[in-house]
Amino acid sequence: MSSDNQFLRSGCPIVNGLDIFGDRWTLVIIRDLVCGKETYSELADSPEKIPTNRLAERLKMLEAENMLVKELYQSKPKRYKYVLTKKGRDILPILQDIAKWGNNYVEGTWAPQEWFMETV
Amino acid sequence: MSSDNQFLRSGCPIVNGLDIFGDRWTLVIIRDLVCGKETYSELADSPEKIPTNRLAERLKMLEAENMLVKELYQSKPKRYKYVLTKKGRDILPILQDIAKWGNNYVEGTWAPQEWFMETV
DNA sequence: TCAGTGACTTCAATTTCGCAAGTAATTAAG
DNA sequence: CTTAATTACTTGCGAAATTGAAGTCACTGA
Repeated sequence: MSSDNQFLRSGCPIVNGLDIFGDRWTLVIIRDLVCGKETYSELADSPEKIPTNRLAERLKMLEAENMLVKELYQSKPKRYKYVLTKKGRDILPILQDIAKWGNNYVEGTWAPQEWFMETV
Repeated sequence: MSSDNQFLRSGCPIVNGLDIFGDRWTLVIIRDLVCGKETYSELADSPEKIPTNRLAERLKMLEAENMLVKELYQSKPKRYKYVLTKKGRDILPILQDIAKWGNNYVEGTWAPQEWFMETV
């Protein structure tokens, strides 16, 4: 009986969340998808200017984690849009709380659009 | 007039939150402080086994960001405990939401103690 | 005097990251 | 028919960050 652990670091739900989206770019991508962006180039166009290799890599990871699905919206040439699943959309409350914290404690940060913070 | 930006990446409150605590270890440290840990060795003892150089560096950063203060609790030898400020304690809702997401979507994760999830 | 403890620091070996440039498929323009 | 543009990536490389292990320093207690 091997003591192989199904978890990377521990069974803590916080740690396991962070091991999926707790990096420099993943929540930025999800923010943009929640806000209506759909294509690769729309996502690449954020004010934060994510490097394209990082964007491609994170999108693959999010797809592998079933946080989003790729949907063909044009066949010649093949073009896909990225659509959040419920698992991905359920990140929204986390984004809202981070945005609230950021607005409270980091001076000069933008106020998100009203609909984004709704029900918080 | 230089166009020097006060922000690392953008004025987005989410991005600016992440630029403080959106790394592999910071929220794990805050989790443990919220849960009652106070000293360096208590923090180093987590199941995730944070490398000690990382722990020291993140504690210095959190102090510089006024997320916590170092309090002397013994003078020979000098020993400090780490205490969250309001700015640091206000991370709790974010931790609660991540924990909820983790429990919902990562199979086998621990259920946090009841008090931790209170009022969520 | 000497092992032990708490709180770090230092260092070498990866790993990850960001930037720039390149590629592939296809459409549009001349 | 040839060339330029567009979208969506991929490749390569140096720089920066992370890890794990070991070392340091100030005491304390036996």
